[in-house]
Amino acid sequence: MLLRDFEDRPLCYASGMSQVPDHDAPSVPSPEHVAELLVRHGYRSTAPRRAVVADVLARGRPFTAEEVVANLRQRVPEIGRATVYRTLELLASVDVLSRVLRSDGHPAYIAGTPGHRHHLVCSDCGAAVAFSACPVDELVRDLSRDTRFSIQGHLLEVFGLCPECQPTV
Amino acid sequence: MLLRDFEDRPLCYASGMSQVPDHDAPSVPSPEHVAELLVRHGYRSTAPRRAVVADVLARGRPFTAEEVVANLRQRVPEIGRATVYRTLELLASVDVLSRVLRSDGHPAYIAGTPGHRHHLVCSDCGAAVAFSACPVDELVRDLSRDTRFSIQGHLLEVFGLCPECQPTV
DNA sequence: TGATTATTGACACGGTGTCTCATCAAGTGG
DNA sequence: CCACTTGATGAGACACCGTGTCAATAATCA
Ligand SMILES: [Mn+2]
Ligand SMILES: [Mn+2]
Ligand SMILES: [Zn+2]
Ligand SMILES: [Zn+2]
Repeated sequence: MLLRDFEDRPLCYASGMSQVPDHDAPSVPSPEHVAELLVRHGYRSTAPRRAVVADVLARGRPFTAEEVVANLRQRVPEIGRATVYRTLELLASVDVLSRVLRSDGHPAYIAGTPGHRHHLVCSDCGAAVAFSACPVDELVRDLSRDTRFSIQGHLLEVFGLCPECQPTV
Repeated sequence: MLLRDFEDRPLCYASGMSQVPDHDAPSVPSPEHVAELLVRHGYRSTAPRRAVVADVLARGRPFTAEEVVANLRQRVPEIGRATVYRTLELLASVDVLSRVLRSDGHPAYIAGTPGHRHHLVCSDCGAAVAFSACPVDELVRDLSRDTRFSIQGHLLEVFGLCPECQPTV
């Protein structure tokens, strides 16, 4: 599929700087905007891709590829599983989706959190809150000095129980 | 297998406090010590488990379960795949192994880094350095205040190229 | 030693991500 | 508006991984 320089990145990889303030609006782009974005990147705007985009932008919490497949097949039974997987990776590569890890270790996607973000993910219902305050950057300085590694990126997820999922005391 | 209160933890989960100084010696325990540790935890010391322990303690970098299976089967062809998987989880539950994520997202184990640690993992050769300076704890305070999540733990891995794997400039 | 019971290993199973390849359609230029 | 080119699709097979089952086995202990 020609996913330029994206395949070999680690899952949930975050690199580069960003000092965006926290708690911004979800800022989910419109389907039309995403379609245009794909074209701008040299990809084609196809019916299956538009179907995936429409499905994905409507979601407010992390979802797996298989969930998208199952949901899409109710409306578009002939859509291919591989196409969904490919499109999700494509959307991640253009920053429409970002990859997160669920607390069980299974990978998932979440819409609308571009840039250098991390996620606080509910271990129970999967709800996620993005945050941009990343405490790793200064650690990286010390690590590269002490270990002589050249540091490429990092993976940070925080797990907990969202207010709705906490047992009532 | 009765892995008490361990199964449902997220992979590469780290919780609890620790202010151990960095750069300590690997402190890999001896096979005998591990055997005794298992007994002390109420598990049996069996031949397959001792074989896994011997294999695992000799390794200086992260390894996957399948790598252990393949390597062990050269000497002990009859060892079961499930037994290796079970023993690795068992060893992780008693802190002889810790789980790390490789930069490709695949889970692996590494010996001899008990307590609250994270790892700097080489994207190329897989070599890992543990560090205990965890910058997440103070972030967690702000997150739980702002989001009302009750935070359970976090996952942090740093990726880079170790000195040997860096392209010569 | 014999009873008890955790552990083993063979096997099958489900889920997941990848790959191939023939077919199709989006985009382009005439 | 119509080919043509080439990326994209979807069917299917496949490999890999982790798990569950269960009868057989072996570790522990009275
Ligand atoms: Mn970060
Ligand atoms: Mn930590
Ligand atoms: Zn929740
Ligand atoms: Zn290396």
